[in-house]
Amino acid sequence: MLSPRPAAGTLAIVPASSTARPRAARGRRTARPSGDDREAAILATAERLLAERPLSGISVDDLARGAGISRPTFYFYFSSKDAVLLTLLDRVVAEADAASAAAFARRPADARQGWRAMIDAYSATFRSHRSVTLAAAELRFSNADVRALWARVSEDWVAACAEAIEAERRRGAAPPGLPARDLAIVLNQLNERVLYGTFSGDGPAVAEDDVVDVLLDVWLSAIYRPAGAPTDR
Amino acid sequence: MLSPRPAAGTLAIVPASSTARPRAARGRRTARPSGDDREAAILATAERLLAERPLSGISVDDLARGAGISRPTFYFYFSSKDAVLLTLLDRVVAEADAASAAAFARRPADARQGWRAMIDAYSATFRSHRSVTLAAAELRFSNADVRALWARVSEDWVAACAEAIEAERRRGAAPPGLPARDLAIVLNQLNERVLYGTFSGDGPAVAEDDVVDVLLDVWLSAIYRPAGAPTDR
DNA sequence: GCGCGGGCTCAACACACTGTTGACCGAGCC
DNA sequence: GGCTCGGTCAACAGTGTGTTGAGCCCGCGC
Repeated sequence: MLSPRPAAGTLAIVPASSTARPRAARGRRTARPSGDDREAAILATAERLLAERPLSGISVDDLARGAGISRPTFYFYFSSKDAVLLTLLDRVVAEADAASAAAFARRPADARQGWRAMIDAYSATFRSHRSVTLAAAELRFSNADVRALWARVSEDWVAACAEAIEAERRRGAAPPGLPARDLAIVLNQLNERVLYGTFSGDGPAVAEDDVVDVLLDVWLSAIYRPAGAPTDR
Repeated sequence: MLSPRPAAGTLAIVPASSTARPRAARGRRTARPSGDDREAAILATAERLLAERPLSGISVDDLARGAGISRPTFYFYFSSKDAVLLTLLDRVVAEADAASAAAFARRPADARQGWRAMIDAYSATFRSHRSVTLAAAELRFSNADVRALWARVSEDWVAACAEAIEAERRRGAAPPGLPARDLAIVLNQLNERVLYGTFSGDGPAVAEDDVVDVLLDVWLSAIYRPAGAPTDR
């Protein structure tokens, strides 16, 4: 589900993504294990360090030393510090993608339960990779690859939500209202910001135990709000 | 209601804010005008450059040259690049604060018009200082002062909104539901993220002309949603 | 068993940027 | 006239990034 290199499935981005990897087609499979091990060691080091300080406080040297190699050697495996995070993020995103799709797919009798399952899956995944999530949120501003990856998955989620909203409207369960896509966009952005706030804990934030309930409440009222309530357009 | 700094003027934070300015009490008022002029020149240069590239792409040297001074001289006026942005942000925030407070204060007959005016004021202010807004969003992650400033104003806005929601509930216009504070938090975060998306334009985003309508719709349905709609708690 | 090629490694370098030091200039004040 | 003090900058020290070039080591063909 989330092994990173099948070059297919949810995450075909990685190869194309990072700004010109040095070793385009490396083909490293020469019985010497150290190559993959070191790559994995770098990734593991990154995740470990990220848990204790923000990405900006971690240098390439830290990553290299943590993985037991020198700085130039690091550059053999990754084109930059950012590329490491991109790989990590890619895995998390693929996991969230799979989890929320699964929750979405097995729509229960009550469609509203489906929304809950989806929000829950999404939230649980990012919570369980909190450090990567927070670092990615930070890096989004300065790194075009991260931005692009995030834009792509957001687009997928928005499209799926818009679709689901329209289905609910067609079957008469939800009233007409805002364009489904606009609604889907803002609800997704809502989740993004609220979960970020809860996980990072700075500024006013919703408690971790309540966050799914609160989000769900807003989603449901935005989607199913009876036509009686004025839109004020 | 939500003016944050009774301590004179709109922007009394600046002195206290930045991490230990070198010139604690400068008292520069010696008939030589250049001092203030230069400070203003730095600020103006920053805003100009920010319009064309992100903060991370601007060096202290760029700022100094733009203001016609050398790099060390820059440090006489500001303790760092970040401090410049903090000053800029502080002004924008004070403006947003004043505008939304004003909109809130002159509550019209229809309370819902009050919400619209508030969202509109908030949105218009940040739109008219787009570059500062976007830079601040970026810097929030790496700079504790910016984070603190933002947390403070968010707290004010959240408190004011929670207050208003409770007032609506008391007078029977809005049904009971989520804790007012939680609702206020997520609605504020919603605005923050959605406006950011619209102004920055990356990822799926709501069109600039529609954004206030869309936000308002979500706010109103979350606040006024008739009790009939299930909360699912 | 030997050399040869390529995956892999690192010391050393070139560069960009940050923040600081110390000397200096000129204007007003006594 | 000397003295202080706001203001200014050349030069330095430090920390980070990404690159280069020489070289190691291991498997493989001969």
